[in-house]
This record gives sequence, C-alpha cells and structure tokens, in this order.
Amino acid sequence: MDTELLKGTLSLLILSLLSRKSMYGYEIAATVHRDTDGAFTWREGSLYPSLHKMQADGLIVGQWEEKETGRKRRYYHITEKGRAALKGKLRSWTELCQAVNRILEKAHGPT
Amino acid sequence: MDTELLKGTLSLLILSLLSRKSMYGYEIAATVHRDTDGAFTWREGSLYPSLHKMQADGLIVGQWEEKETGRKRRYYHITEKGRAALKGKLRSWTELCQAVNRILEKAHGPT
DNA sequence: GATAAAACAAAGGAGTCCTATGTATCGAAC
DNA sequence: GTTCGATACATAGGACTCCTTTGTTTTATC
Repeated sequence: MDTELLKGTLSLLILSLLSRKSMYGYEIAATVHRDTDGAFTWREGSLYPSLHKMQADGLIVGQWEEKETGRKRRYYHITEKGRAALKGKLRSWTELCQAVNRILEKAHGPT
Repeated sequence: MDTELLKGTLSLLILSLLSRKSMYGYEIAATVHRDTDGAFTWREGSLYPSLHKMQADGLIVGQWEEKETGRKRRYYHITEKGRAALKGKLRSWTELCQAVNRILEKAHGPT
C-alpha cells in the first residue's frame, strides 16, 4: 500500500481503539494488523513514539500494570481531551473521504 | 481539517484530474478547491514542487502552451506510466478507506 | 499608472513515519 | 536447562511530504 496515504490515520485509529477499552502498545499493533487483514502493519518505531507524543499532548495516559500473568505491560487509557480529539479526527476523516471521492467520481464516474 | 490526513492524496488527485484532460497548475489548484467546497486548499508551495517531482518520475509531462488569450501556461499531460500509477493509487486509496472504516466501525458501530 | 489577480518558481522548515538497533521477559522445544 | 522465537518496550537517525515565505512576470481593472 502507498504508505503516504497512511499519514494521520495512526493517531485516529489509536484513539478509536482506546475509546473502547484500554490497551497496551503491542496489543494495539496486533489488533490493527489482524482487523485490517495485514493492510496496516505498524512498526514499533512508528507506534511507540506516537504513543509517547499523544501522552505528552494529554490525549492518553499510560501506566504500568501487572495482570495475573505476571507480565508487566504499559496500558494506555484515553482522556477526556483524547475523546474530544477523536471526535474532531473522525469528522476530518469523513470530510477527507467525501472530498477525495467527489474528485475521483468526477474523473472516473460514480462507482 | 487535519492536514496530516491529506498526505498522499495530492498526487492521487492530480493524476485523477489529468487523466481526464490536460491542465495547468493554477487550474488544478482552483478546480480542487472549488470541487471540494474549500476542503482542499493547496498552496503553490505544495503544488508546484509536487508537479515537478511527478514530472521527474515520468508520471506527467509539462509543456508551455499559448492559447488564444495570449497567456503562456504550462500544461501538464499524463503519461502511460502516470496512468499505471493512478491505477495503483486508486487501489491503495480504496484499501485504505476500507481498512480504516473497518477499525472505526468496530469501535463506534456501523454508520 | 497603480493595484489586484493570475501564473509559475524555489528555499527552508516542520512534522510524521520507517529503518535499524537494543534490551528484557516469557513459553516451548529439544 | 538452555536455546530460540514471540512478546513487549524504547530510542536514534533519516526520508519524505507538505507548508510558509518570498520572489518574478503577465494580464485585467479602476
């Protein structure tokens, strides 16, 4: 896939997933990879810095937790600010799709 | 609009427009701005370098033309290589939309 | 003839994502 | 019991796209 098109969708999808339940980094990447049939394969080098930045921006909060397995993982929780940002990003995403499709349909006809 | 989401759509839309008819730079920007109701407002600093790069990549060819008005404009024409690239980018765009929407629908329910 | 819009161009910078590398833990196989 | 792969987190460095800014020239308008 054209990787340039992915830009900006990373934070959108992370916030979307975290709005349902708290997850840890590796789990987020695995979930997206599975649910998109491998269309999205985020590298750790993309994911973790993005999570750190979103935490710095106050959109999410991460804290180490130790479940019954005995393994320590950093679970991320969405904040109120994060939910507001998600709302805006969802609207942007919808607008983008409509705008692009409007141009494409004019050129290639409605699908 | 979240400008990060725009990345990669620029070349897709340029190729899409040029696949119908040849246009000059300013015309492309004005068309996109109009057809998207102002959702896309490409700056010259984004458009022209992108056109130059696409020409360097052999996707389009630009040549000065002087119409009856007497004004000289650089019209860009799509190449065969450009049409092939457009095909791929269209597929990527469709895949991206489906993948993102699949994640979003799982989190927020189908719209 | 001054001003705004049309039309093209290039330099510099910001931001996002990828590649590569490193560390540590857990479970399974041998 | 130790070796190996998967799990899990982290950072540095670089590539790439797009934006901001600035500049020039031509055409139309007042």
